[in-house]
Amino acid sequence: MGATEQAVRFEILARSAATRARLGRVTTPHGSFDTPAFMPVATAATMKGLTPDQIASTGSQIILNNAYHLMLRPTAERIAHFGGTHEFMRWSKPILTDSGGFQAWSMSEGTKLTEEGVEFRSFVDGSKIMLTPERSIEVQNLIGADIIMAFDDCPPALEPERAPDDPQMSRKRRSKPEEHAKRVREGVDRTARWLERCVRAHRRTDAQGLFGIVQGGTDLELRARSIEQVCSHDLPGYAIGGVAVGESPDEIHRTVAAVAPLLPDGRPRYLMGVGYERDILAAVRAGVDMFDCVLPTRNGRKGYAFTAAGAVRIRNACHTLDRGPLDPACDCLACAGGFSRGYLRHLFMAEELLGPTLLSIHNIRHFQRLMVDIRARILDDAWLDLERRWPVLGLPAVAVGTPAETSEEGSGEGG
RNA sequence: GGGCGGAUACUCAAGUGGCCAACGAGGGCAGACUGUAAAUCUGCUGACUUACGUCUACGGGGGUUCGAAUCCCUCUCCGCCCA
Repeated sequence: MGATEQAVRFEILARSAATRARLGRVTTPHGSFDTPAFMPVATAATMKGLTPDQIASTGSQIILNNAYHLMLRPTAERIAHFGGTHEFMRWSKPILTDSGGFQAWSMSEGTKLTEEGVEFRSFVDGSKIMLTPERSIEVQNLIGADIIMAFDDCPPALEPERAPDDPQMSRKRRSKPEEHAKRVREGVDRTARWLERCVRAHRRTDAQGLFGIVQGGTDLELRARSIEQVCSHDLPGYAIGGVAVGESPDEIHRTVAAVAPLLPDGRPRYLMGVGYERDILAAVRAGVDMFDCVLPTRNGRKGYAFTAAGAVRIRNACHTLDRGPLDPACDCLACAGGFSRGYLRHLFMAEELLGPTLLSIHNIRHFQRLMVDIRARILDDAWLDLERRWPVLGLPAVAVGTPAETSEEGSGEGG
C-alpha cells in the first residue's frame, strides 16, 4: 500500500501574491478541512463543556485530542474498544492527536528524559509511565485520529531556573546560554532519532497520516538542521514545534518567518500551539497552514472573550448592565443568540456552566471567523482591510482595552 | 424584674493592654493564561497617597493608662436562662 494511498493529502488551491500564504485543503479519511486552519483543542476527547454540535457550530473542521492524556484515562485500548476516538466522542470530522511530547515539558515535574523515551508520573494515579516513540505511535494508532504527531523532544524556550533567592526581579529565564543551547541542540537530534522510530512504528499509514516535528528553538541554524533531518522523511505534513513555549511574540514571529518557508512546499505546515490572532496572521503570511491553541477554550472558560476589538473580560464590573452582545459582528451562538454581556457576566459570577460553554463557543467562532477572513485575503491580498476589520491584530498580544460599551439607556432610575 | 453571654471591616469570624488598619474564610475588584494535570493561578480589598506616610476606625458615650478592639463605668441593641 504505502505511498500510493496516502491517508492525508494536501492540495494548494491558491497562493498569495504579496506573501507566502497559501490557500489549501487537507483531505483525511474523515473528510477535508480548509487551510489555513485553526484547530481547537479537545484534549481529553471533549471540548470541555461543548457538545459536538456546538463545536461544529463554530465552523471548526478539525479538532485535537491528546494521546498522553487519553492513554492514562480512559486508556487508548478502551478508546479502540469503542471504535476509535471519532466514535467515542461522536465527532465525525477530522481529528489530530498530539503525541505527548509537549507534555514532557509542560508536566516536566517528575519526568525523566532518556534516549529511550520520557518517564512520566501519571497524574491519574501517580504510577510511572514510560512513553517512547513506539508507545506514542501505538497509542495514537489505537485512538485512531486522522493525523498523528511524531513523539518529539520539546525543550523549554529558556530554562526557568529553579528557586533563586531572587524574589521578583529576574525570575525571568536565566540559565547559562551555552547550557540552554546544548539542550536545544540535543532536542533537535533526539527528535530526529525518535522520528525514525515513529516512522517505523506506524502501523496504520493507510488510515492515519504521521506528521514530523521540527525543533531548534529560536536558533535558526539548529532549525535548518532539524528541517533537514525531519524532512528527509517523506511525510504527509510537517510541524514547527518548540514555539510559544516561553518566548516573546517577536521571537515567535522571527522564528516562524524563517522556518516555515524552508519546509516542503507541497505539504501542510503546522505551527503547534500558536496562538494569539496576530501570531497566527504572521505565521500564515510566512506560509503556515495549520494552527492549534488552547486559548479560546481555556480563556473562554475563565471569562476572557476574544473580540475583533480586543479582549473582553466578561466578569469586569463595567458589563453589569450591558445589554449588548459580546461582539456585534459575531454570528456565534452566544452573540447571534442574543445573550447580553450583562447576562454572560451573571453566568460567570454565579459560576453557571453555561458561561464557560458560551464563551468557549464564542471564542472558537472568533478564531474561525478570522481564519475565514484570512483565507479570503490570500486570494486578494487585501491584508490592510483585514487588519482594519480586526483591530485586535494590531494590539499587543494581550489587549487591555475594553471595547466601547453599548448604551445602558432606559434603566429608569430616579423614577 | 433578675442572671448570664454577645456586639470587630461588605459578610462570617479571629484577636482579650503595645508587634493591630486588625489572622482566616467568603464576597467583591483587577490581572495572567500560546501542541490544556487550568471551573486554575496571582495581586488588591477603611480613607487619602505612586510611594514613604498621614488620618479615621473594632455598637454609643465616658473613664483608667505613656499606650485600649482588648481593663472599668454607663447607655443601646441582640441571644439564652430564671421570675
